[in-house]
Amino acid sequence: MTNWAARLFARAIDRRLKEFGVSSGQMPVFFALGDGAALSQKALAAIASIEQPTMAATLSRMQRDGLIERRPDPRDGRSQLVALTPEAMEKALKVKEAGMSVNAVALSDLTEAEKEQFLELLGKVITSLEKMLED
Amino acid sequence: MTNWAARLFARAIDRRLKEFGVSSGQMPVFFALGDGAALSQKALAAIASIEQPTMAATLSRMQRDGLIERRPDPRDGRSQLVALTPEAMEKALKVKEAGMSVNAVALSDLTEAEKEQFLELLGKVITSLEKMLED
DNA sequence: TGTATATAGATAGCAAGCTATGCAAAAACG
DNA sequence: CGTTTTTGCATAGCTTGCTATCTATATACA
Repeated sequence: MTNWAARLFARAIDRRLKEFGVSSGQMPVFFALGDGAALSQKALAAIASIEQPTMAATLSRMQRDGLIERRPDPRDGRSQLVALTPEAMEKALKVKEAGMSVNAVALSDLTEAEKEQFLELLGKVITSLEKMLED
Repeated sequence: MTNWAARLFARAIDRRLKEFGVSSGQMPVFFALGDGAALSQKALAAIASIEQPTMAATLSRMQRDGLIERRPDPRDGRSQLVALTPEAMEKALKVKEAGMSVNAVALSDLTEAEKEQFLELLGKVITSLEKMLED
């Protein structure tokens, strides 16, 4: 069921973002860099809770589409700092709005108390699964 | 968060099923055909709530791995009936156990009442998202 | 200081999703 | 009965996720 819900979220978001040339997997990057920050690939992967190669592929596509720039990190020859391009910065607000509005619709049939509890229970489920997987 | 939870579920299941040569995306097929039934690709896709081409690809991999057989439907020249092979039937119990045990761990930090409510709220979220997407 | 270890990214290869589209068989209908 | 529409599946092409492994740079330590 979580898989089903996640796919529905992604589809709903992708529909709204398609006109801006943005897709659901890029959302965490927009959220992390939307204030103009420049972060390493590793930091972005950690924020998005995905593996490094997955973030690398997402960033490649975003670079291909002119959404991000990679600059060498002056303090570490292995690392690069990733930042949104000006064009992407302009889209950042739309991306955030899309995320919030899909969230709102998804939770629209829940009371305030239920929304809170849903997030709390989902958090507990995630914590339990993570604990099981960290061996 | 649903995406995160879904990925953790899949990883946990994949780990347990790897030794049997089965993966998480094949679970719905095992559940649908585990009693020896033979269903069409369309029916399987509907049960799994995925699109037809996705089910087609999953069945291709399962056929490659000797888990299913496709036989022509005598009543419809376009359709094929899919059934588990005897080898897959032997694995069906293990697959069900893996699903149930990962579920149990995921929900282990919730009380009985919370488990019930979590499923109910997740169902409401799915319903709301589906309603939004059906246009 | 020099070697060993740890870390950041890149790359390969796969699974599981999706949309769009094409084809052939079945069903509906004038 | 023939034509049109519907339906089941196949295929192409893409994104997003994973694991495993490689390279090159930093860091630690003998």
